[in-house]
Amino acid sequence: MPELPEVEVVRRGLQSSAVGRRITDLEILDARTLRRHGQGPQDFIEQVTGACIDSAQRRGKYLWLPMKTGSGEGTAMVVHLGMSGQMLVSRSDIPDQRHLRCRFVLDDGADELRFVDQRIFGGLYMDRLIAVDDAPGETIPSTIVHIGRDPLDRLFSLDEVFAQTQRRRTEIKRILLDQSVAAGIGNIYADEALWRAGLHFATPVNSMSRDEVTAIYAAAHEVMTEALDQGGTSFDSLYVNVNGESGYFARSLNVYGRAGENCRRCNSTIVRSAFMNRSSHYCPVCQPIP
DNA sequence: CCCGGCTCTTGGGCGC
DNA sequence: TGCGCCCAAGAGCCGG
Repeated sequence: MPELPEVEVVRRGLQSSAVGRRITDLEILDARTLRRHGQGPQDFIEQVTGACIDSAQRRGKYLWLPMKTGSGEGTAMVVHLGMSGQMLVSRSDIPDQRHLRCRFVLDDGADELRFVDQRIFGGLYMDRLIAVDDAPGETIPSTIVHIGRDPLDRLFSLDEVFAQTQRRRTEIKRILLDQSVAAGIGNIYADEALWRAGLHFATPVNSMSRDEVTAIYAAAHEVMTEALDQGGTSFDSLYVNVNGESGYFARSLNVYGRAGENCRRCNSTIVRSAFMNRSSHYCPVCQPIP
């Protein structure tokens, strides 16, 4: 389940293995992957064929590859991995992976960039880049301007996040997962950050002090940085880097996926309960219900 | 504007 | 052995 650390691992892989290369041909094996590309598959093919990959950028869980295309500058291929998306750079003679949705032939054809996605929650589309208000020279795809800066971004503003928590009337986990407040946090790192900060997921945000809001986002920053250092969290083969390798952070998780096991801080039994139509994992002693 | 619920999607796992 | 159901999850969308 790629969240910020996993997407950043993929971005770094693309930075070293795909940036600077030209897409000389491509094949779309499942057009559903282009759901958000409004002009259809043929338009996508026309835009991408012959384009050179200029860089690999990320905000939160969104990746994009700015490209020089025939039609003009200021466009990028936006990539969202969803639950099960993978961007793989591999030699062309390696057989197609199961669930291969799109193939980009690089340069002379010896290598390919492959988008593999079992559940088709992820997707690819072309978008125009527009200027960012708060940073001169920085651009972002037009469709994701509503996505907030993430905790690892040098311009991340805790003041703005705290202001949001003051005026919203909802629970802290909804805010953690709201990508317009702070991007990149998904279900796994939300649960892990809440455990580290000692807060229950249903804590009303407008009741939280400045210190508590600071603590929860510091915890999110900390756990995501540690996960990035371990190559991300992999439970199975669904999340891998561009070389198809898994990360090792799953063994360091304290609550996610540990229902029925003991809390590493106080030895109580970890609980799993439903919230927002998904699972939340917490320690009932370290994170008392408000 | 804000809130919260619905929807899309595949395949592994489990009960009968 | 096989069928059917549940679950995993991000984020756009829409009704209240």
